[in-house]
Order: sequence, then C-alpha cells, then structure tokens
Amino acid sequence: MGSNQDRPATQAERSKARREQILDAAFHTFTRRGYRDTAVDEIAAAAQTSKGGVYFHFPTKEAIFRELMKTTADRLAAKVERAVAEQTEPIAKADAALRTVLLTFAGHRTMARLLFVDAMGAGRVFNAETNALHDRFAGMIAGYLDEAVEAGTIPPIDTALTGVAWFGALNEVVARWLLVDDPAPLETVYPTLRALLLRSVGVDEARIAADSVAPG
Amino acid sequence: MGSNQDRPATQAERSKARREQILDAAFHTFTRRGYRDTAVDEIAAAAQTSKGGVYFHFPTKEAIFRELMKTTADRLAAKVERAVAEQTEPIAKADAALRTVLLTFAGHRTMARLLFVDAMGAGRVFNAETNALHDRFAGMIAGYLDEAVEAGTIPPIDTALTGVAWFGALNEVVARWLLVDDPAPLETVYPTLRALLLRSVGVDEARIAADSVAPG
DNA sequence: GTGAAGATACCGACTGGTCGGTCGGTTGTG
DNA sequence: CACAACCGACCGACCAGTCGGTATCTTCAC
Repeated sequence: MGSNQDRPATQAERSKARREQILDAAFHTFTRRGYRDTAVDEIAAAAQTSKGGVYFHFPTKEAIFRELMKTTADRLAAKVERAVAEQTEPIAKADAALRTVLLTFAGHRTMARLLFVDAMGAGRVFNAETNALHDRFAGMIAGYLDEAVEAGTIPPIDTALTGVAWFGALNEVVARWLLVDDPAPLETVYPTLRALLLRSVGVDEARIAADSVAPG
Repeated sequence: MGSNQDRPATQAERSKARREQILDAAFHTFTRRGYRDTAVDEIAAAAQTSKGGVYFHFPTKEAIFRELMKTTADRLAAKVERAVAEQTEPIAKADAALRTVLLTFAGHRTMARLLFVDAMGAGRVFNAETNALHDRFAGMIAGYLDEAVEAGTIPPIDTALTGVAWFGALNEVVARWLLVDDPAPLETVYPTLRALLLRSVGVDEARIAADSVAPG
C-alpha cells in the first residue's frame, strides 16, 4: 500500500476527505435507522462535524442519500459486469450475475439494506430510484436469458417476466436474510437457489448439476 | 330499544359505522400517500369527521394501521384457504394459493399497495408485521410443496427456500405492476409465471401444460 | 309525555416535540 | 488579509396526541 501522511494535506484534499467522511457516516446511519428516522444532526455527529458542516458539502439530506444510492448501485453493477465478462456462455453469464449480487450482499449486509430496505422507507420520492435499480438488474438478467434462447440453450420463454421473477426471488431471499437476527450464511443457499432458477427456465438437469461457474 | 329503522340507528350502530368510516378513509389515504405521509387530520377529513373524532375511536395512528393490516391480511388468507380447500392434490393447492393471491391483487390494487408497499414506508416498527405476513404465505407454499414431495409428485427439494423464492417472484411481479402507470392486466402473466414456478420444482412439462387448476 | 341527569360521540384549538434547512459568526490555512 | 471550511443557535413547518368544551342521544323519575 502507498504511504501517506495523515496530518497535513492540501485544503482540497481535506475537503474531499471530509466529504467522504460525511458520506460514510450517512451510509452507516441510513443503514441502521432508515432514511426518515435519520436526522441530519445524527449524520453530523457520526461524521464528527456539525450540521452546518454537512450542509456546506451537501445541499440537502436527499442529495446525500441519492449520491449513496447511485455510487452503491454503480459499484455493484460494475462488479457484476466484471464477473459476467469472464463468462462466454449466456446461462453462465446470468448465473454469474445472480451469484455476484447475492455474494456481494452476503459480504455487505449494510449495502443490501441501503439498496433494498431503506429505499422504500424513503418514501415516494425514491420509488423511481428503486424502480430503476430493480429494472436495471431484472433487465440484465433478461438480456442474458435472451442470448440463451437465441443460442438454443433454453427453450423460448418470456424473458422479461422471468428476469423480474428471478430478481424477485433473489430479492426476497436476501430480504429475509436481512430481517432475521440469526445471520445464517447466505452463501450456502446459493446452490439451491441457482438450481431452482435454472430449472425454471428449462436448463437440463445435467447442466445444472455440472459447473457451478468455475472461476476462469 | 326502538325497532330497527334505516335512517337513524342505535348509538352503538352509529358508532360502529363511524369507526368503519374512519377505517375506510384511513385505508384509502394510507394507500395513496403511505403511512408516514398521511396525517391523522387527513384521515379525519376523508372520514368527514375531526381529529378528535378519530382519536375517540382509536388510541393511536399506529393502531389504525395495524388493524387495517391485520384485517386485510386475514381476509386474503381466508380467501386463499378457501381456494386451496377446493383442491386435493398438493401441487394444485400450491398453484391455487399463488393464483388466488395474484388475482386478488389484480382486482384490488390498493390492497396490494397496503400490504406490500406501504408496509415498508411505515418504518422499522412494522417490519415485524410485514415479516410475519411474508413468512405466513411463504410458509403456506412450503407446506404444500412438502406434501407434494411426500406424495412423490416432485423430487425432494429445499421447500422452505423454495417457498420464499416463489413468494419473492410473485411479490416482485406484483410490485412491478403496482409501480407502473400503465396497468397492464396482471391476470395475463399468471400462466407464464405459473409455468416458470412449477418448472422450477421439477413438475413435468406435460402436467404444467395440462390443467390450469380451474376454467378461467 | 317531559325534562333533567348522565352517558356517549364528537369537535378543534392547543401543546410539545422533531427536524430540515439557514445564517451570522468563528477558525485556520495560504 | 482573504477565503474556504466549519459551527451551532435559530427559524418555520409539520404533526401526533390532548383536553376542555359542546352536541346528541338514552334513561328514568315524575
């Protein structure tokens, strides 16, 4: 890792650091208490600054949330695309996408909470945001399924609906896991869920049992 | 006590009517604006009464919401159980349950909204409520699947997870439908979803294509 | 009947508290 | 000094829940 002295820095660097600090604090607070139940004062306190400090870096509370949503979603999408790029076969791509999302959530409970739970607590304003997010992932899945259909790997089906259903199934499994105190490892359910979903689009059993998406 | 007449009514009857009136108004307002964005004054206005009137019949705003959730969920559950009772075969039971939920929502957009969307907007307090509701339905499905496994209709699987996944798929499809302006008929997607879900647990294609439970 | 006493249903101004956002002032760095 | 960064008291809007009062029954003595 590169070395960096903590103390001094240019003003711009410090400002940016503070900004990040606030974003971090907001992430944790939103994650724990939800959007509406989080007061800007709390964010400020968690970021070791003041309300005025927060409002120096961000115009509104909503703007903070939006930025968090966006960067989080982008980060996840990028991760998914990277995982998918390693696969050439359509079904394997869909599989990789699903798997990445699930495993990422497994590793970052809080991220899942922000993206799935809090977004609704934030009210109508963010419904569009959440909506778009779900569409984005459901659409990605549908795309891979389309490829699979074209390639003849699976019989023709309503891929749009299937994408939604798959995402919904994944979503509910994750949500369930989030709301339960006992955090049983999410990774363990993946093989089962994978088999369930692949079977639902007519992938033959042999193939389902075969590769669990061997890395490289 | 005077004889039963149309116009007036005994005090008890009037009181009950008013209560119902408030519940109705609350249902509509919660449904349209969500729990947090609904002011008790709004409920009062919609019920053609006053805030004091509302608080005469209910202790808190939360109590109103809870009662609505409970009666709505109970009504739906009863409907599902009635539909299921008409079926003898496990898979047909699960099918009937799913179908009833979906078609009920199709006919009562607002009910779906209350049960799925608003419940989350209500914040942490009601997570337990929603959680229980989801568990209830996922559990019902898992139960029917268990029967099917025992009967040998489908191969042994993780029915608990499958119940969750099925419900999640259904949930997402409904949610999607709720959030879109254009209300394309939800009924039309049922056959597709049904096929998808049944296939996911290994029901053979012939059977899937066969009976659609009951004539449409 | 009737009309006063009592219960029930209802009203709406008010209270107490929360919270997003503002603003004049302060601090530290260049 | 200048200016960005920061502080925190304060404002205004919102809102759940309260409370003293009023209107509308119900009961029953007479």
